[in-house]
Amino acid sequence: MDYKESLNLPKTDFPMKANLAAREPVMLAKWEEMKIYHQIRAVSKGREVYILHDGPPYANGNIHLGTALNKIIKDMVIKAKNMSGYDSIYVPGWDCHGLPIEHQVDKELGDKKYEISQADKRRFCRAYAERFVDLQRDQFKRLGVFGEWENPYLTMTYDYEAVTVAEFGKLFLNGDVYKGKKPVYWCATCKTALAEAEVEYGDHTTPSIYVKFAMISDIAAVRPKLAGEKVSVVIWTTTPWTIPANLAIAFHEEFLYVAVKVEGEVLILAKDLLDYCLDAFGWQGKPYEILDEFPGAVMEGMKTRHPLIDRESVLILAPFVTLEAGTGCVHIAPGHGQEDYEIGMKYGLDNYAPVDEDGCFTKDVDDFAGLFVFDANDPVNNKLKEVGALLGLVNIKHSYPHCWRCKKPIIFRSTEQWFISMEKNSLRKKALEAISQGEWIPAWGKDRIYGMVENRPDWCISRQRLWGVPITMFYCNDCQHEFLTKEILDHIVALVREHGADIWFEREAKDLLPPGTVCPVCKKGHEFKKETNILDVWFDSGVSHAAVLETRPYLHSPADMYLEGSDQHRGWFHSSLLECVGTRGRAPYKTVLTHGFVVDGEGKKMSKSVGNVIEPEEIISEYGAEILRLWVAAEDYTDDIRISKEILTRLVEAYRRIRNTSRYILGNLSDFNPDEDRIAYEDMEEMDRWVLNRLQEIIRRVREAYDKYQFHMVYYTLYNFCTVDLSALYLDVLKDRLYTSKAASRQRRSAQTAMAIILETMMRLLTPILTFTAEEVWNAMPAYAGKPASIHLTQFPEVNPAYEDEALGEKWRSLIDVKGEISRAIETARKNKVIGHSLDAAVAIALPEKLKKLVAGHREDLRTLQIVSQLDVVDKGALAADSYESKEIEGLYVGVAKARGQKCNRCWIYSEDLGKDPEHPTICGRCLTNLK
RNA sequence: GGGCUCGUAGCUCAGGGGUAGAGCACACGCUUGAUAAGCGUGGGGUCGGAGGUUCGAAACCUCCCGGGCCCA
Repeated sequence: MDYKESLNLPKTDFPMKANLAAREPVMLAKWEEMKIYHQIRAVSKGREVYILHDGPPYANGNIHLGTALNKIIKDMVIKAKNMSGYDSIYVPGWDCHGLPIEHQVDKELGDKKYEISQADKRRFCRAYAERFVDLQRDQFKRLGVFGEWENPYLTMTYDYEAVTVAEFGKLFLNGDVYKGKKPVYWCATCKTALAEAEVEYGDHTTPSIYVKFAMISDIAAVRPKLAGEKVSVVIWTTTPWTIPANLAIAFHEEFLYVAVKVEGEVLILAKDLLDYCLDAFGWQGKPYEILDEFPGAVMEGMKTRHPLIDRESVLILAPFVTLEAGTGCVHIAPGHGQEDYEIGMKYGLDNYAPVDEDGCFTKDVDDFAGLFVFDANDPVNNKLKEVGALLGLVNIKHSYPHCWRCKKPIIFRSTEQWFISMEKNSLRKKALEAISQGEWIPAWGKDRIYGMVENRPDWCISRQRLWGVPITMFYCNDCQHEFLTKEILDHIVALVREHGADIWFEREAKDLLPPGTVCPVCKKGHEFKKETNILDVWFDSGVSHAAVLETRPYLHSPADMYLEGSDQHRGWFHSSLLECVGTRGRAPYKTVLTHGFVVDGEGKKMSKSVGNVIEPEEIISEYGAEILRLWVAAEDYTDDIRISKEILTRLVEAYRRIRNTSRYILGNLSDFNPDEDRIAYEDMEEMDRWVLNRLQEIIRRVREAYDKYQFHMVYYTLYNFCTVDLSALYLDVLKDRLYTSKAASRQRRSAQTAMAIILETMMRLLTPILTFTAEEVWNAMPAYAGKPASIHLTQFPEVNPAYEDEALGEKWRSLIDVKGEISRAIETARKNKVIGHSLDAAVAIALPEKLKKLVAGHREDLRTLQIVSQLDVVDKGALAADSYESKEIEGLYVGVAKARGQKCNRCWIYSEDLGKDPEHPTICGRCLTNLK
């Protein structure tokens, strides 16, 4: 007779196969329809508000794994905060201005770009950005990220642009902003400044020259050995035309320099480069004498004479001096090089660049005025030769920047730019204080940004571009002075709020100023020009705290958290901090959390050329967004985050385990009505109380992990609970009770009560991670009075003190340890073909003294735990000589034999009371009772 | 080249001056009631390398190698 029908086997429609790629969009549509994000906000109303302020991704291209990672981490934080009792709000944003979009639009326009107006081009840029906002929005939503997607913030909306203008004005009126000079890439052919991205490197041949600068200072005062000598410092450069702009010579503080006497004249250069230089001068074989040797540090502050111009060139120290080529004494022209400029700032040198926008020397340079700089190399060299300052010359080919448009070599040229001063109003000092006061996760983020702010130069906020927010500054045609007043600012801000920043490009200066404006500087000018530069896009996003957090009444500033990749220590964390400290005297955030970068399976960065790039789309269409979310959760994001086929395979398997365990519990709850069938804790089986105690430990650990944003701890804790405690132990052991007891028996209801609690607890704790699956399980779980329509409308479970029983936990821990040892013995018996299934076995154990009392009270529990038919406690002497001796538990011996009696045809347990009922000759007494 | 940072089993992660851990993967078994499932047992690591401090180092220090981000 087949007794299978008499068993309570699991029954469920919940599919084993997730089919996530197909099922997720259905779930998303349902959430969209029920307006899940707004329902969450509604149930959260009145709770403490938590703001994770979104750092705006750039509205260009598809999302990649890095952006997906960032959005998923944010979503987990927001969902976890919500379920931890906050009203957690998410307003996504996009960064819409800037060069990359302008470039793309130029490309799409082709030759038409030269014909259309500035205003029209800006319209194209706007449309382009809108297109990608829409695209990326869909891609982000597909990840299961909840937020105010229908009302995001865009840095190009009129109200946002108005705030950007207002914030710039605030800084200017505070005196933080000044106009200064800075070398930029300059194309003399196109007569324009170029951005980093517009520069291409290619080979270029130039003369490389060695030039003498005679000492003015009395070097003998510090190096007595050089008394009475005629001493010169030798520099090397590959851009002779910058010699007229030379203002200094840089030494390295620690390198050793020599004073070498050749033909009655003393030259100073780096010791390690001496032979190399003598060759370069064509002096092979000439006799020389080293008079002195000293570190570069001793030269600081001394002066030399410029060989061509009646001017001093001061000796300074710079860390970027190398011994790879040249003389170890570096020609410094602060107006023509980035490093030169920065070190020049440090030494208070003038930012001298006597070159006009056509690339020709100004009349400031007597001998070469009007000459195009690249045509000036030879004249400069000839002149140097004439005055006897040229020691060597050779043409060399080297990598040099070229204009992306006209392909001609470009120059560095100092031009007028707008800056935010780090010092004028102590911005640096205040920013450093704000950094110290913030919370940085991981903690080293603080050191990182601190070091950057400590050393950074003034913030150059001007760009010679079109697609952005204008620097709203006016110039008086009479006195040439720039000006901006509070009244004018308010007027402009109002115009921008109404018409967008486009208005700056559409109207003349006079139509942008309040009627009747007179120059506030000279008090008489009434004709004006407007500034043509726009703001650095980092300024745009840097004001989001003002444009978003302070303008939407349901948000607040400072934000509770900013959360971005660790590159943003120099990016958005940095610009937002400076802007906010400059205008409000504090940081725009309380906590800054950073994550690492996505790298491949070998830990290498992803790049198109290497071909190791994985797109989020590939993973979503093959495995589903849920697997991507699980990946984010499983990895420790404070470091780099690896992804590979193997990692994904492991995650898919882990997902299946969680899903299948859930499915199994659902199957066993098919006839369970929580409202009616629930068993009181006191009436529950001891093992069920044990698992509830264990569950409380899990809740505690998981919630602590969420509080620390350690999602991988959440994941591992729950996953291990799922496999180790549930699947391999609790659920396996439970089978006999669930299947063979009477359906409505206390014993079975007890197990079902525990399982229902476990499943709901696990799913709630997993909701921020497995956003889709938790909901799917939730829908399949037995209904009860007051069950919310979505798991996302619930809170995390609290640790329930009524379920905690530490003593019980310890007792069962010991029993489980014993089980582990018995299993080893059973395995040996299985190998020896004594048994197959564990229920075939009868186990006899001899115990150490300390376990005797415990096992005596739980002999049947231990048999159940072991899933064997018989378990007897005996004296060691009663066991066979070759019985298993435990190494883990001293004094524990295990004997395994074939179980006594016959196998019950229903419960499969061997016993000696089969056949009591002639109608059921093949089943045991217990089953007989349960059948009736 | 500089600043910050990471390196524990094939993979993902714990641990943290006192006998190297988990899960998965792998191997070998079991399994008519979770079956494109479930269970058991087992093998596997000079904790990136080399020095040093210490009675004792995977952990603390120094250097080196490799990776990442940001600068130059």
